This record gives sequence, structure tokens and C-alpha cells, in this order.
Amino acid sequence: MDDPNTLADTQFLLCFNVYSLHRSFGRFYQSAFSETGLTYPKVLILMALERHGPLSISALSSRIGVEPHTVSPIVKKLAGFGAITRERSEVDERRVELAITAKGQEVLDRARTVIEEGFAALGLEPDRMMEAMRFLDQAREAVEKADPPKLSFEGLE
Amino acid sequence: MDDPNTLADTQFLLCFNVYSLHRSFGRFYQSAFSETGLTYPKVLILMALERHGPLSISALSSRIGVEPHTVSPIVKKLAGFGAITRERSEVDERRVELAITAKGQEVLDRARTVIEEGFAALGLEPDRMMEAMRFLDQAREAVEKADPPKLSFEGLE
DNA sequence: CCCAAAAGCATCGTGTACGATATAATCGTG
DNA sequence: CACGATTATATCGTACACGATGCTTTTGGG
Repeated sequence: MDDPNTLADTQFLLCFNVYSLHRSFGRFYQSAFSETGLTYPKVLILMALERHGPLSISALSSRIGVEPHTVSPIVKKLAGFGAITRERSEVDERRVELAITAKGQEVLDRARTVIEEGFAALGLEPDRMMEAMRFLDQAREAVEKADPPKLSFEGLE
Repeated sequence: MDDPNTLADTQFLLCFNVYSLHRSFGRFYQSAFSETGLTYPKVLILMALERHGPLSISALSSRIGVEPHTVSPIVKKLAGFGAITRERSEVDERRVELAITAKGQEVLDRARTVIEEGFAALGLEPDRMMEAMRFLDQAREAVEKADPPKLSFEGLE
């Protein structure tokens, strides 16, 4: 897109760059995992359960930063494959407890290897990457706090 | 997530930060446009047609960086609302020509105002934002060139 | 002790993204 | 002129994301 000339244009261009890079990562993972049913969100879930498991659905969704009902169907699939266990808690029957299995650990380890090999030649400068990450995290907090006015007219549907 | 300790961890964390910010932006736009049928991709399409229109579906998809068949159903909806015109080219009947309408321009102008007001208080430092954008664009080019090895085992489905 | 409020999860509907596939139209070479 | 190759778009299926809604269970105040 064209060079921005106002702060608003710059912010909108940041948004577009994030959108573009997000989809590029998506295609990267799609290509790497195309012969399996694995996806990036599934890898995130396995990783969170590896490090912090066992977790409830709401705790897991908080860690990853998505809604619980986004996580619910995905963990059902991972459980169906045997990568995780998915059990209703006896202490609090509202909760479902999730834990990675040995098979899930193997899948995750192999996925990790593939991702690392794929990223090996990206050639991104570590210092700039760290600064970009700090900035992105601050941007996320700012965007989450933002309270935009509501556009209102006859809908597009 | 925990501090990364290798280049691979850092790259994966970059990926996660992009994923998180992308969804935060998504929620921002969802909130801003919740009373209309507008979405961020629709705004991108209107913006591209405003600046470079008229465009074919394939030209438009190239400008935005998504697949043509992603664009096809979205422009159908925008045409149904009257925000754009959608006409088969007489010169080359394979092509569909797209152009923004007066109504689409109005919708876009109002959406732009809402976005700018919503972004007004983000408080992001312009210099760091510009550097982050340059980095993200380089990262996107690198990721798009990357050729990850294929993970292969019994699928998850 | 009772009951309203809150919490946790599941389902439904919709939006966008991509891969695979199909159809129609155009191009370019022999 | 014919035909294979290529281009452009459309459809189908699947994945994930969120809002809305509903059901069940737990909590806590009166």
C-alpha cells in the first residue's frame, strides 16, 4: 500500500502488516502440516498443556487468549486423536480437565522440529525481532483497551 | 508465555505475538462495526477499490494478498449491499470488474472516521511503530520464501 | 436453607481464510 | 485453424474465530 501520511494511516498500515504476516504464518504452517490434521492453534494448545497442564478449558483459553468456545471443539479433536485427555472434573463438574498424552508429546516434539527447520533460514535480526515483539505486545494491550465508537447505518446484509 | 531462550523460541514467540495482535485488531473491528455487516476485510476491499479501482478479482486479491476465491464471496456481498459494482468484462469474459460506488465511498469514509477515533488513544510511539512495520514486512517476505519440511504421520482426523 | 447470580462448557450461526476441483474463456504455438 | 496450456472465476469442504444463547453446576448472600 501507499506510504502513510498521518498517524491514523500509520496505525492502519500496522494493522495491515499484522494481517499480512498472520496469513503468511498461516500458510507456512498449512504447508508444513498439510499431510496431518495439525494446525497452528492445535500446536499452541499442545504447547500450553505441555508447560502448564493439566488445565481447564477456561484456563487454557485464557493462556492462549481466545474464547473458551473456540478452544472447545479443537480440544475435542485433539482428544479424538489421542493427543490429549479430556475429562470432566469430579471436584467441580462444570470443568473439563485437559492434559497432554505421550502421543501428544511426540506429535508436539516432531512439530517443533519441523517448525524450527522451517524458520532456520528466515534470517531475521534477533535484536530487531525482540524489539518488534515488545512493541507488538504493547500494541496488543493498547488495542484491547481501546473502545472504538460504533459505526451505525443500514447493515450490509 | 515464558521468555524464549533460543532463536527458534524467539521466532515462535514473534509468531504468537502476531497471532494475538491480529485477533485483538479483529475484536476491535468487530466491536466498531457490530451494528453493520462491515468487517476489516470488507474495509480493505473498499479501500483498494477507492485507490486503484476499477480492479478485477485477481488484481484485487493480489493487492490485498489473499486468494482470489477468498475475495469472490466477499465482493458478492458488497455488491449486494450496493457498496460496489460487479460486472463481467466485455473485453475478457473471464474477468469480473469491480468498482466502488457513491454508497460504498460513504460507508468507507464513515468507517475510516470510526477507526481513526478508535485508534486515537492507542498511544503508540510513531518511530517504534514505523520500525515495527518495516520489520513485519521483512518478516512476511522471509516467511513467504521459507520452505518448511513436511510433518508426516497418521493424521489427526 | 433458599435462591439468584455467577461460572463453565456446549451448540448454533456467521465471517473469513485456504486447498482442491470444476467450468468457461483466452492465448499461443504448430 | 485446432488444440493444449493458461488464466479467471466459482463452488465445495474444512479450519478457526467470535457473538449469542442455552444448560448445568457452584457460589454466596439474605
